[in-house]
Amino acid sequence: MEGAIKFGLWYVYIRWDDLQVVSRIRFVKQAIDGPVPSPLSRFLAGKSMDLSPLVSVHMQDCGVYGDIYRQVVKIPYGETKTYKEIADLVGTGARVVGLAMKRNLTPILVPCHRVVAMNGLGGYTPDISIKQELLELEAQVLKKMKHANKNGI
DNA sequence: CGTGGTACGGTTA
DNA sequence: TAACCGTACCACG
Repeated sequence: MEGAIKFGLWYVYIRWDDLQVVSRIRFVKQAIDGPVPSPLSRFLAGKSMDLSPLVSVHMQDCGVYGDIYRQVVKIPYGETKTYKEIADLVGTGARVVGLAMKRNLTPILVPCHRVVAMNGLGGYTPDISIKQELLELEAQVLKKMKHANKNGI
């Protein structure tokens, strides 16, 4: 199944199967007709911090890239780690982590927007502003949640 | 095959 | 500051 949903100036295209395995997520300029899993639409609307039961195809990758992706999905909502931190966990170099992020077939689900450079944001394909928007969205949601907790909800 | 290029970071001069 | 290097992988010749 496949479809797309609007997010800012872009559409988020997603293709997945009946076992909730996602084989592709991509940022596109044009709308694409079709359904989108509700965990994704809720996430992008800031109504959920959780994308389960969706699973990325990358989770079954073997080799260094698989190790990298499995570390990246562990980064908590709203937090970031540097390329080097991930590299050290896996036992490789920061540059390899950057390349793995570039080749990530399922951004958002493997939250590569939470992986930043030591001295700045790092990169993002196709547009760095998407990375900023995703991080801002997560910061906003956390902020609202804190506010709700303070009021005893 | 070799080579050059990456969404990085550390080491040197 | 700038030039180089490691690391994993791929596109290209």
